[in-house]
Amino acid sequence: MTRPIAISDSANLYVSAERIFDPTLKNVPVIVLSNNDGCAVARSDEAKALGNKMGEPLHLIRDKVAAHGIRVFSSNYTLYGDISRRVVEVYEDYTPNVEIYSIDECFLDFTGFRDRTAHAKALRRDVLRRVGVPVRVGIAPTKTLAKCANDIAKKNPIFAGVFDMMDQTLADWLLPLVPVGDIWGIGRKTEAKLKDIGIGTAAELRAMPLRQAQALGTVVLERTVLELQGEACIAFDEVEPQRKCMAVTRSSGAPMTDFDTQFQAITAHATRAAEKLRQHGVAGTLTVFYHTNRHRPDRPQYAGSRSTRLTPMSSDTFDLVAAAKRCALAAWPKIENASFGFAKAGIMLDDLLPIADRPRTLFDSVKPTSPALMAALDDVNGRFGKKTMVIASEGVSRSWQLRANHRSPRYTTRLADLPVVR
DNA sequence: TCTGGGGTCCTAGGACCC
DNA sequence: TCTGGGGTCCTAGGACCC
Repeated sequence: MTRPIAISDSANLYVSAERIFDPTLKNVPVIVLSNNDGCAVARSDEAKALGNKMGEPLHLIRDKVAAHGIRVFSSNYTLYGDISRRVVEVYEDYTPNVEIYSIDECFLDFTGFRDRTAHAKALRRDVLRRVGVPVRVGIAPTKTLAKCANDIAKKNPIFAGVFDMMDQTLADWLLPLVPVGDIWGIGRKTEAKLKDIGIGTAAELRAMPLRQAQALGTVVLERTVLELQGEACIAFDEVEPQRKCMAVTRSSGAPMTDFDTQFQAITAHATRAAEKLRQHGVAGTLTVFYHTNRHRPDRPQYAGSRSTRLTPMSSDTFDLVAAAKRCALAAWPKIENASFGFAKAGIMLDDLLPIADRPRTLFDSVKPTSPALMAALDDVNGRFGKKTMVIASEGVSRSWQLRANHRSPRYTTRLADLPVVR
């Protein structure tokens, strides 16, 4: 028996979140930028209609922004994360099983609802009323088909944001109209390979022999074919699986040329990584990397990267920063008289485990004060604001800090950012 | 000249996703 | 001048073992 799976996604979430608190943004073109104000990562429908592309660098569209009065925002992840959490809360009132897939998408178990479309429409209305974000819902027997249904709901206003494709004849009718590259799991490379052998639509991919699919695109493509046929291969995961790795990486606002500045950024990234890590467990491997601006091949290029084991496994900020320093020093260029402008640096953590599962070493040297110290650190920074207390090697100049020239207030998470009504 | 067979584990890199 | 960040899964190939 096939279970109906719904996927609900928030329309242009970052833009929708900005619009909740600023009504002047309604019906006008809005784009939200990536970190460092680099590229457009979210666009309102009006901005899409003006031809603004996902990932387009801001500096290439300045004229268009000025000509059309496009409203531009730096990304405000604190706000978007909080809005996303509120949307999920509404979903949880509409089904007992919610799988959070990304910041703007959730799979919802729709098993047992008699009128799925009516249920989804009620959910839509409720999210809009309680949070203020428009969502679209696709329903089908597998996740891949649900993503297709969601896409159909998104592109055809006639369906009013909800499309139920549980009915096989509906799928037979619509899949010939879906370009193969629009299918979840088919990226640019696979799309090209499929087109080479004459497969251009979802219906044609659905009819592909399994062995051929496996040969052309590994078991991943084989699963996609089965999913299109209505056989669920990608499980519904209500419980969040244990994280395997984690990264904190940033471009810098200005090129970093000396080790101290570079290490200030790395200290900040390692500190943030440790904070995040403490929500998930401990890490076994830490990697530091940094590289010059790859968009400027005319300048000297250098990319350095080093990894180290964390023994014992740890989530202690001091352990991570110390390990990061060893790696950062080891990766530093040993070239005489060369000067590099580093544009990006990052920390990656691998081999994550829940704290209870960490292997104990014979001479387990976990500092007995560490958990209390880290709890105090998190508490201070939670109560008095991020970076109230930092490690000294993070420095105070912050010349490497990223640009965010168009940031909106953290309306829902910072009292000080609430608009004052006079 | 002749030089086994089969298994596991790890890692780097590719592809994809949002 | 100015080009994001953070994940997962799979495979091939090398190292190593018996």
